[in-house]
Amino acid sequence: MLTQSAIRTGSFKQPMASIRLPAAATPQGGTIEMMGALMTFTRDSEIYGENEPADYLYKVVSGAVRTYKVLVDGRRQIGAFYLPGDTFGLEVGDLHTFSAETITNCKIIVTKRSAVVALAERDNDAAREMWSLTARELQRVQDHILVLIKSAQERVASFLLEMADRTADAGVIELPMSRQDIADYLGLTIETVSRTLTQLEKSATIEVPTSRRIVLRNRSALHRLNA
Amino acid sequence: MLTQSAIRTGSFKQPMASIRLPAAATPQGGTIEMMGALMTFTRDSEIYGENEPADYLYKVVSGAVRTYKVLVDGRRQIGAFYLPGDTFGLEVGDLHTFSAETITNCKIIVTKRSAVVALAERDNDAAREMWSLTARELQRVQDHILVLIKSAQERVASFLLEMADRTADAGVIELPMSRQDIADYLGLTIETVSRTLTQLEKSATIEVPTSRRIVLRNRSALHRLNA
DNA sequence: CGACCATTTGATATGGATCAAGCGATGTGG
DNA sequence: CCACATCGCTTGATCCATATCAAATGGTCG
Repeated sequence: MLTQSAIRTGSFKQPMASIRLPAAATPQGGTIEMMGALMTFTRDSEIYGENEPADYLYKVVSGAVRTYKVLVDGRRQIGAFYLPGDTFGLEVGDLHTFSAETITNCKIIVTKRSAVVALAERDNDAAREMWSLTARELQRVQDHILVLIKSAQERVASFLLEMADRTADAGVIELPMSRQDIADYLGLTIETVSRTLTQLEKSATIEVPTSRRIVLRNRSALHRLNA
Repeated sequence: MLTQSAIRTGSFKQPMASIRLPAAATPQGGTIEMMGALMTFTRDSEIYGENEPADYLYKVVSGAVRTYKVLVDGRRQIGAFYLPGDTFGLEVGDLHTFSAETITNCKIIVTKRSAVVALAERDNDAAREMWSLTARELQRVQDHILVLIKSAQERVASFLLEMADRTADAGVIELPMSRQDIADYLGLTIETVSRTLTQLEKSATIEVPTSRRIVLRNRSALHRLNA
């Protein structure tokens, strides 16, 4: 059961990223990011690696991020995609369990974990926020398990609905990630992802005007597939 | 991609369970269970259902428990097995995301969640314990994802190693759960689980003296499979 | 001893992986 | 500005792992 995943994919580590400003720049949002700095990352650059100390928290301002693990045999499993507004990098232990890299150019608010933890000890809101972030993460992972036991059609349908829910521009999804990323997220090959999409297009469930843009034509059909 | 899972399986809800004693009965262990009551459950009885309020925490004293979801199409996914010493039922939200039922007759310490939360607000140890339980849970789920993208051989090998690590009686595993349970945990069919086990037996990696007892003969071979 | 249920084993079907080629968009150098 | 190389994606042909269907075996409990 070898996938071509990481073999075909390139991960490019380049020092990148410039600090911008001590960000009270973004007005609304939780207390956590208040203490952070806005950083810029170029696409495909590593944010942190698996097993590195988890000293920072990250909140996506713009762009998209993937977390992943590469298994010994070269397969890559993507754990999650993070989009604007999403926070990632909060670990329950002291080390990152996944690696993280940008999919596109990104602006990300980076906050020292120690500062957040310290704040949480005094401030109930911050503590609640950390708890809720962990909750969301656990929920996401549990849902992911349910996706991984389904058929290819169901997995792709789940993925499309998930992306639609999160970006929600009236049924038009702009995908920041490649087919390979989607495949590694869903535990499929790019060929299967591609074929499934054309299949859905032929059944008038979606339209694929360009490979990175998908229009949902029949959401209920997707939900039905989603089983 | 229909599995026979829940169709073949019976879930029996019977009111069951008798309260035993306000348990300081078990001396060692975290602060949490100190406040609990020891309850007895017969095998295959429901402890709680999906979407029910998560008002209690549970710690297995003896026996084994499974948590699961039944999908709309009847497939059942087992989320985890809990063995003596394991705590379950701690949710990040207010509702249980899985159902829980006993696999065998069980003794379980049941603790009111509100009491635990209240304690955690005053006592750092209790708070740390809750956090660590959540951490372990997240870790478990993430590992499970990695298992589900592997081949049947790899999944079964992972499962055996996991069980060996947790019960650890010198390479002899006593399985409390049926093949169907294992299949639904690993996202396989009972036939595939069974065939894989006989395959491992033929390659002298394991012995299967009875269907519920498995002897590890060659752990490193399993680790190699585990990829 | 006989019925029942769990497990194993066998035969076949099939969904998705693999191998391979074609296609379209994007970018680069001449 | 165009020709060509490159890269990501799609499409096609074939293969294989696992599901499905079916039957045999074995262990348990009345």
